[in-house]
Amino acid sequence: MALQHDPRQNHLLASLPRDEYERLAPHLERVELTLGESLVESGMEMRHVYFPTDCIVSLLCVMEAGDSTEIAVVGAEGIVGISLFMGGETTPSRAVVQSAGSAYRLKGQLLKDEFDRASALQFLLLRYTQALITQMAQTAVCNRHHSLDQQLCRWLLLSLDRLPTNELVMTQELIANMLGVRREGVTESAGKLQKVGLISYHRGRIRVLDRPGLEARVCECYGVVKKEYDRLLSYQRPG
Amino acid sequence: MALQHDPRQNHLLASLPRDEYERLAPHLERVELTLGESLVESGMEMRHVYFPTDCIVSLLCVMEAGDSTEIAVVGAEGIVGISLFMGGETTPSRAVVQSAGSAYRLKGQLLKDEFDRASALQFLLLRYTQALITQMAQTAVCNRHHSLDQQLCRWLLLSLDRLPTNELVMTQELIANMLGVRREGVTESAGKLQKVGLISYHRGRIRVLDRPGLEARVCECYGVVKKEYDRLLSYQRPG
DNA sequence: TCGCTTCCGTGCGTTAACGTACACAGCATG
DNA sequence: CATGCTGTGTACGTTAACGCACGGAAGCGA
Repeated sequence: MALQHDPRQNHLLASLPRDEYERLAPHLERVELTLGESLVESGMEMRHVYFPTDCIVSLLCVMEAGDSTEIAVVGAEGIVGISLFMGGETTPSRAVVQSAGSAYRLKGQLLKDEFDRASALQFLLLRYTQALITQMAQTAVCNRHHSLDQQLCRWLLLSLDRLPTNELVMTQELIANMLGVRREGVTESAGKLQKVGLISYHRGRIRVLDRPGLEARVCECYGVVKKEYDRLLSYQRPG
Repeated sequence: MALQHDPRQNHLLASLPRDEYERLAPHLERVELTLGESLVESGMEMRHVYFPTDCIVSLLCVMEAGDSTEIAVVGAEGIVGISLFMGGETTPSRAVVQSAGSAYRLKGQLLKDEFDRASALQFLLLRYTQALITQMAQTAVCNRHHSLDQQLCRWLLLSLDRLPTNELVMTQELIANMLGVRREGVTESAGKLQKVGLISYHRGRIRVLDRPGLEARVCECYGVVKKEYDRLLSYQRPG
């Protein structure tokens, strides 16, 4: 690989026309994000937006009592901090690094300026937000109607789509936090998947062995979300 | 009342500066919406956006099997059809009239043109969308963590906030569809609320008798959403 | 008045997920 | 090697919601 680290590993940045990208590029600052790190706290103003390149960030809704639910997941296809350009400045949800890796961040004001030029960036970010909305809606309906088994499959596949490898570093405890269920429930569901040979895991490392097998088990929610992302963000991996 | 029907009963339209409003006003077409009518079908392109004035519209996510869940509710504070200006044209969800009344509709292209002027309308619509996102996120977490009793309270209050009266025309069957639960479950929960004198209902008419009582029972989700709407859409009722 | 439909009440067995408790294994540290 | 922590397995009673079935009451039209 010629360029080990390139902001354009993020699909939104990669989709920008050259001139727009070059206006932003000097201000993009590479950051290493570690597992569990929080990028956005509920209700806190944020200084930056983040363009993930090879990490995954979960958007969590946290209740007073402490229990939480993941409402969406963001990888290289997206951006963390949409409320900056949507106009609210803050959100009542958290953004937590679910898989360590790097991202490029940009000062909020710079993003806003570019956004307000009615630029290609604006077009991209709005479409991305629309895709994100679909993911959130589907998460809501999935929470309601589908079994933990299916939700775990959905979660694994959504994560896998955002990773270069087939291995995720993630304890069952953390997965339970994401899905908003008990740790024991995850143990049981993951145990089933392991038993039939779809995954294997060991102390916080999950390897997906049979992706088609997962896809056969997952509920329709995964497909709906994926289809909508593909439709809205027709991203072509750079040659 | 001098003007029985005025587009500015919709808060977004009312918040526009005069010149912008007057550009749109000639193209606003008043429509009467009836209970159960569908404004947007999953995946279908829409010609218009709708600005409710005294009706309520539910955004539903419908599964293949037919079961559904409401992911957000829109009244005079909002607009139906955000995907038109967000850029996707379609959404995988439905928009169904939950309480009959009137709305003003506008051809999609006209809205888009105005939106793309980087106008006050754009600013308002984006902030509104941000509020809507919060509602969806909170719905997802509520689906996960809270009892049907609490969810029913939340639903009643969200609906009530969008109605001029304290009476809603809505069968338990329909409420169950919205919440994505069994009809019998709603019967039971509503029965409890009736027993303690918070509501009374009879064949598809629900009267809220004790609003503070509902607020005392509801989960935090209602408050989070309401607060965020107030923050993002600081609307002043016209004198 | 009869018949039909809509809407609501209720009961009962089933199930998925919950809360709790505890046991054990891997791994690091002293 | 003893200790302790983290991650996982398992078991058991509890509960909220489910699916199904039926009954009854209110309202509407013929």
